[in-house]
Amino acid sequence: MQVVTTREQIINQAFQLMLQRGLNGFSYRDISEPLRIKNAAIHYHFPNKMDLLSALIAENHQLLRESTSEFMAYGGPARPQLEGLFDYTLNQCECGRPICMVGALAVDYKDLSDKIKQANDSFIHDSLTWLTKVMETGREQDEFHFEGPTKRKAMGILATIQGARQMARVHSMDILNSIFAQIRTDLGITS
Amino acid sequence: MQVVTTREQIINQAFQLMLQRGLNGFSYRDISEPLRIKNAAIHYHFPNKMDLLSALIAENHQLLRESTSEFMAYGGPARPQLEGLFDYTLNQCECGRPICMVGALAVDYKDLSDKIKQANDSFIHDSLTWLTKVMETGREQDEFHFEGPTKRKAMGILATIQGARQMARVHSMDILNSIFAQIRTDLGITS
DNA sequence: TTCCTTCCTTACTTGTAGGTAAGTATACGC
DNA sequence: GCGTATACTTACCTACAAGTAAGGAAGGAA
Repeated sequence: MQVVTTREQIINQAFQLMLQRGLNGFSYRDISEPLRIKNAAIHYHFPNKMDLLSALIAENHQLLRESTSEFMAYGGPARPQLEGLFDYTLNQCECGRPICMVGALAVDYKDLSDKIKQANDSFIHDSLTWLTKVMETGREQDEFHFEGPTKRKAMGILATIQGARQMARVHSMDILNSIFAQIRTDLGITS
Repeated sequence: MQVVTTREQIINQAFQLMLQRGLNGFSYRDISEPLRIKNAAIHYHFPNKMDLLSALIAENHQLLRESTSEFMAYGGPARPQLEGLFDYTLNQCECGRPICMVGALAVDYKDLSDKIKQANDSFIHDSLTWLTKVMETGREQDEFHFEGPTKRKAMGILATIQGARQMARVHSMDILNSIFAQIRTDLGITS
C-alpha cells in the first residue's frame, strides 16, 4: 500500500478534469499520462467511464457531507455558513475547478445512467437541505432578511452561485465577488 | 434556392444539439443523418467545427438583438421585459434546449479560439446591458424594488436564471418556475 | 514452495471523430 | 452549346476514444 494509492490518484486527476472540461471533455489518456500509468490501469479500478463518474459523484457528495455535518448536527450562526459556501466556491475556481459537478453533468446529461442521475439528484437534494437550514436559521436569528419560502430562497441562491460560476468562467472572475455581494445585499446584510 | 437552405438546416440542427449536449456532445453525424446529407456537406459550409460554432454564436446573438431591439430603442415598462425573459427561458427548455449557449460553452471553454471567446463575451455583455436597462427602468418606474447597483443586480439575475436552467435539467423542471417566483419576490413584486 | 490474489502492463480490437481530395450534378451567364 | 460557380457526394485518411484479453510482478497464506 502506497501513501497515495493509484486509485486515489486516478480519482483526484479525474475530478480535476471533470470540473474543468466535463465528462466528454477528457479521456483516459488525460488521466493516465500525467500519473505515468497505462489506460488499462484505470479500467482495472473503474471498468468503464460511468463507474469512474460514479466514484467522482460519491467523492463530491462526501466532501459536502464532511463540510456541513457539524452545522447540520448542532446548528449555530448562519452567516459563516453562507460565507463558507462563497469561500468554497471562490476556492474551487482558483484551484482550477471552474465548473461544479452539477453544471458539468447538465451538459452530458443525455448519456447518464439512472443510477448516476439519482446520485446527482440526491447531491442536489442534500445541498438544498443544508442551505435551507442555513437560511431558516439565519432568518430566525435575524441575520438574514428575505421574503418567500425558505426553501425557495435557498434554491434561488444555489442557482445563482452555479450560474455565477459559469459566467465567471466565460467572462471574468470578478463576477463571482460581485454576485456574492448582491446576494448579501438582497439578504439585507450590510456589514 | 430551396425554401430552407441546407446551410440553415445545418445551423438549426446544430443549434439544437449544441444546447442539448454541448460542443463535445455531438458529432457531424448527428447533424448530417437526420438531414439526409453527408458529413462533407457540413464541411463545405463550415470547414471546421469552430466555424460552425461561430455561426451558432452569431445566430444566438442575433436572436437576442431582435427580441430586445424595440425596448432598447424606445423603452417602456420593465416588468413585461423581465417576464419575457422568463417565458423565453421556459420556452427554450420546453423546446429541448435545456442549457443555454453560455452554459454549454463554459464546459468546453478550454478549446475555444480567442475569436469565439470574444464573441461569447460580447453576447454576455449585450445581455447584461439589456437587463441592466430593464432593471434601471423598473426601479425608476417603481415596478421593481431592490438594493445595490443596478448592473450588479442584473448580473445576479442573469446568473440565477442560468443556474436555474442547469438545475432544472438535472433535477426537475418545476425548479424554474419556483426560482422565477423567488426573483419576483426579491424584487418586491406581489401581483 | 506453491498457490492465489491484487494490481498493474502489453498488446491489441472496434468504433467513431474531424477533416480532405477529387469527382459530379445543376443552374446560370454568355 | 460552353465554361464556370455553387452545392453537394463518394471515398478516403489519420487520430484517438473506450474497452478487453492475456500475461507478469509482488506479496501473503497454506
